[in-house]
Amino acid sequence: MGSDGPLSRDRVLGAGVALADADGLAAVTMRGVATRLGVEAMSLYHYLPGKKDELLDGLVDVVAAQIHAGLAEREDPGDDWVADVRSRCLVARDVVVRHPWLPRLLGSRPNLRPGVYQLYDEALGAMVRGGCSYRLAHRAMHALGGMVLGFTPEVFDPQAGDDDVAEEELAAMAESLPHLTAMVAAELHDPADPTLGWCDSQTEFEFTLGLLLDGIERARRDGV
Amino acid sequence: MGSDGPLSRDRVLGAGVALADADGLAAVTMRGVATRLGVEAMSLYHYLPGKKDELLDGLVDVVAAQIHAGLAEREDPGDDWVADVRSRCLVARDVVVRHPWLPRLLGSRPNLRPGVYQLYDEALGAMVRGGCSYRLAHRAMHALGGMVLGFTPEVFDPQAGDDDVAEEELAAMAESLPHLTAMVAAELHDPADPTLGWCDSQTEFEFTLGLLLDGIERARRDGV
DNA sequence: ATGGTTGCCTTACGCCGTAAGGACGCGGCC
DNA sequence: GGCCGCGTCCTTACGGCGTAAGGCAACCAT
Repeated sequence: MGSDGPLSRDRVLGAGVALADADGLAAVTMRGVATRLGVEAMSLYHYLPGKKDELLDGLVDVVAAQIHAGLAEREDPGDDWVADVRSRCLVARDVVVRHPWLPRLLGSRPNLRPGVYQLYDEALGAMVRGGCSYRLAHRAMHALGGMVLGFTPEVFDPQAGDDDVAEEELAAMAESLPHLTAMVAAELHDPADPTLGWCDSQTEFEFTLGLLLDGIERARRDGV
Repeated sequence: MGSDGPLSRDRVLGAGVALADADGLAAVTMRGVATRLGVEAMSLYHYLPGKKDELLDGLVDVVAAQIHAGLAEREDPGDDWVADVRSRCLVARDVVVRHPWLPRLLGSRPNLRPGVYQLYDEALGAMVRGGCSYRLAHRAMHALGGMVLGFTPEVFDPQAGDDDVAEEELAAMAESLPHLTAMVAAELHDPADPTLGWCDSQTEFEFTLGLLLDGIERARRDGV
């Protein structure tokens, strides 16, 4: 197995991604990744002080970076926000298809990674620039994110616990995620509908369901 | 813990569902379920000869039965196919919300269960009766199924291996799943578009993406 | 009564994540 | 040069997991 060169965090994560691609997420074990690097399991802990969670988070980071790279290579969509968002979804899907374990991995992680937050923030920015209200963009994010990633994470879970850490995190996010923070602020200050929390997933669900059913019925009337 | 009465397959599955609801899917271990029943792990194998896979499949069956029960309680939607399919989705979602581990569980299983196939078949029947072509209904199934279950399984995976078993299974399914089998037949005989397999997930994806983006843009034009 | 069957348990094995600490080499410092 | 510290990797060990193999007591039909 590839045993040349010194170990490094990146080499460990690369081996993890390769292993997941080849043999599935279940094959990504400390011992398995280590073997692929010609090394013993415990050696990995030097580069992953956060233990296996950090390995899994690292896999998400690697894939998120691939999506960012794909987005950077797109041609300029001009000011057609629909084309922009569509191509964003297609780029993300291309990467997810190459790493089919990503949805399950994302669904099993307790937190979203910063790189994933950024993907959401950029897409949200594209919608808002295109004239979508924060409310509409919020619902669109749930609908589209759910389709691309295979599920819909609660982007801003109150997250329970670690209040001090959460404060700092939110402050740091406000800088790098301007649209998401603006959206949260806008939705929180707008008591328009009787949602349970600021993010009423039942309402989101029914919105997406309505979009799909309307579109299907329209397609039926237009003859397949 | 509930230690009265004799063990049974249903009691084991019930304990598994309760454990998953309470402590999450990761807590559903042979030892954990057994403990909840006041029994040792190996005792469960008497009622689950298929080992842990059969336990997990059983959890899916229990939830699918709950969805079927919810569907049976609906009031007659008449001949409005959109209302019918909408209420089907809402019933399924209600059950999934009560058992939030279901999407991840379904995504980790290699095969779909008969009870889940039936749910798809019934929804498909409602659409076809409503005038949808098989092609449109097929795409609608992907779009709606993905939203409700949190992901889109390949309903008719060639499934690789066990060819003899697959033959029998398909024959058995043809009886209980008339609409699904008809749809597969219709799509296979219709070489209308250059799909890779009979079920081109890229085309499905772009169809759903188009529906959502069209709907969102329409909502934007109509003012939030 | 007796022998098989049923229902549950005991033991044991090889996976897993990981806590604790040991071995080795390479740099700087006296 | 001699020494030390530290970075890098390994050994050992523990408890939890799924489960193979087999034991044992109760029951039922003969």
